[in-house]
Amino acid sequence: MVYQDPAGLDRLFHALSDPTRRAMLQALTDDEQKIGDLAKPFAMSFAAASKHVRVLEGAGLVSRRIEGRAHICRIEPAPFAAIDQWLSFYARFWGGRLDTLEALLRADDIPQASTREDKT
Amino acid sequence: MVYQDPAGLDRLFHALSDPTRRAMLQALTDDEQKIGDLAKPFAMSFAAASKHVRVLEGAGLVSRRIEGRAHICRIEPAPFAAIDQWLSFYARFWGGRLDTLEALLRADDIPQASTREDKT
DNA sequence: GCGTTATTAAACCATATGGTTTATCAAGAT
DNA sequence: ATCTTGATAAACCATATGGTTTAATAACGC
Repeated sequence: MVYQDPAGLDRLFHALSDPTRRAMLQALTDDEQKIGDLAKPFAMSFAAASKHVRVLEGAGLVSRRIEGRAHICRIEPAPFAAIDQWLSFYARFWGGRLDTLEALLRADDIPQASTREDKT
Repeated sequence: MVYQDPAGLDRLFHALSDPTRRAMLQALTDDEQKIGDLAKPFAMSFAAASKHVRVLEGAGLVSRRIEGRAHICRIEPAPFAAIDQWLSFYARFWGGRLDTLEALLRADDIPQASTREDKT
């Protein structure tokens, strides 16, 4: 249950660890974008930006559709769900909204109630 | 208020992009651990594992308290909240936390495709 | 003190990463 | 056909990353 491919998470978190790529993602929340449009805001070569897009694609965060000479990118929702799922495991530590229900969910798996309580 | 240091997210996501470090984090959900204990499960030198801990520390995911000659590590909740906050921006269009939770809740009964996407 | 245990520091190495520049290729426009 | 546009590919470079090994440091047991 709730299995997550480790290499997938590697690629996913790595893709998100770069500010250029996160900014591109954010730009894509507005609408689909040509790679050229994605590249424009950044002070780097087109080729460099294109490589960033490829990393996002490799992580599943972005899909590409070719229309004539333009490559049109779209944000893909699934990886966000994967992150959320990963995060939910830790929800009990920081009091995320899932906290209560998550505790319910894993009630069977937990051998004994944790006495840990983080406040920091 | 909802501002997130970009460099912080860089370090955070980068720290999470390594399977060894994620495994260490998970080990820390059980209880605090000495660095030596954190290192043991991995087929790498103690020094290498120690460096991984330092990366986790640098990302704020782990704090360290020195007790005699042992360095005792503890998971820190704040960065998880930061990720959740980052994620929440995208929840707007991919369905968000509650959908994921519902899918999890139904996972036992309904074998339908949930928010899963892994198996790449 | 002396040896052992827990950890960091330093030097080093191979590979990955993020960037560049210079081709190269395909598709529109004229 | 030719020129321009949108994008990739390839070669290259500097630095970062993840790992090693060998000191070095500090605390505990004897």
